[in-house]
Amino acid sequence: MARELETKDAEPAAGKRVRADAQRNMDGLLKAAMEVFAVSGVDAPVREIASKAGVGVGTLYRHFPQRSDLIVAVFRREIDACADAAEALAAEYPPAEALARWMQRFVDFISAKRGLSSALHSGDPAYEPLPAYFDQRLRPALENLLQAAEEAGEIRSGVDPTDLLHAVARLSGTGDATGKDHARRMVALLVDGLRYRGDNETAG
Amino acid sequence: MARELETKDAEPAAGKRVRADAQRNMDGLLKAAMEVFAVSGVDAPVREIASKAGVGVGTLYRHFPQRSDLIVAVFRREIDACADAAEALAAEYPPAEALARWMQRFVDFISAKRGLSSALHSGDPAYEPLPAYFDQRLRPALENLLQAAEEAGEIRSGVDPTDLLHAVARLSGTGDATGKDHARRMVALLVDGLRYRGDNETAG
DNA sequence: CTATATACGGAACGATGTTCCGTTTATCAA
DNA sequence: TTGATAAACGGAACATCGTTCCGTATATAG
Repeated sequence: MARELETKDAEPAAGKRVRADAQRNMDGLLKAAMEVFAVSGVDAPVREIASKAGVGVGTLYRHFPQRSDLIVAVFRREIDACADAAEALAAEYPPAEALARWMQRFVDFISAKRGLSSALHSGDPAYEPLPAYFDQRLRPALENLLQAAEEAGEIRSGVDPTDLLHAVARLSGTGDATGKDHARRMVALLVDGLRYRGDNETAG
Repeated sequence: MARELETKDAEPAAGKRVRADAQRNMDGLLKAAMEVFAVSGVDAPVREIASKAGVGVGTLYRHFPQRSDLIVAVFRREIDACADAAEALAAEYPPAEALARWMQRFVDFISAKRGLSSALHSGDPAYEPLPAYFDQRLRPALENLLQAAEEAGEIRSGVDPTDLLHAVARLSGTGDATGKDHARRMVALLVDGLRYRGDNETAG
């Protein structure tokens, strides 16, 4: 899998020829970042990543001018996989259950990447492309699930997918070990809220 | 109101006599911090607060060794007010509605303090006393509301107040201007989730 | 093999949190 | 009133971090 990452992940070849050392360093940075992110979260010091990759910080900034560029590059495959999971679940389960399951799938992903949630909502311009990519890949996936469940009459209508995506991402931002379970419970509650239809309906 | 803060807020007099300049600087720091927090959020630079108060950073650290000590001191009155609001709402509305309204009250509070939400969940040891004070004041308030609504059969049982408190705080962490509305919607959804009782109940 | 565009590395800068200690001063007792 | 002294003050100093910049090294084309 690391093999594939080295050869295919970074720019299949965009017009100009890429210098071999540049490609090598790029791959090394991705690999190092993946490892560092896994143990220290996405807020890990830049120098740590650069040194683990055996390059200077200048090289890191050359390839990833924005911190979020590195994050997106590292997690792109997983984000895409999460988006793709929506279709699979929709094919296998009734609409509302597919929705509920995908939500948990999303929780699993975000919970596993410490600091990703805060980064997503920090508002820091350095992280701008990050929400953008989430919106591009994940929002349509959720939108389809929502629409199907709405049309089946299993959940209320008028729910904004972006709203939900942000909410779940926020709930999944974790620190301690029990954070993931907490997030799962609260997201499940949110889904039940979508299903609720009472006289005193609070939201909608 | 600033008057009251100066005379009553900071340690009514604990055993030893407090030097007048110390008390004065303490009050000045609280006032400065309140203003700075309001415009720059709770992550504002320490130096900014110290200089606005006309003291050195050493003085700030002497009075508030942990950053969260300053935050708690500044917001203590508002936190207490939020906790007290629970009783008032419980007396005026049916259990579940009192619960829903208090949740929104809590959203208003957290949304107004930029960065407070992240600080609460950062896991940073420097912020440790902050969740502690929230737990001490707000959790019992919510616990009462939940219990009343449970006993009235208006919501499901078995919901952990701490879970909910954390969840709402997370949802209320905002950056942009529309953040508060988003939080209100999502929290309302969460409350509806508490009310939902279906065959496919997801959480509980 | 040489020229040159490209990439590299890390020193340097500015911002920040935190500590430390020489200096100042409020308080109290004589 | 006046000195002694414990307490508090202030800000320099240190460590860490993100980010920029530019002299140096080198991969590649011809």
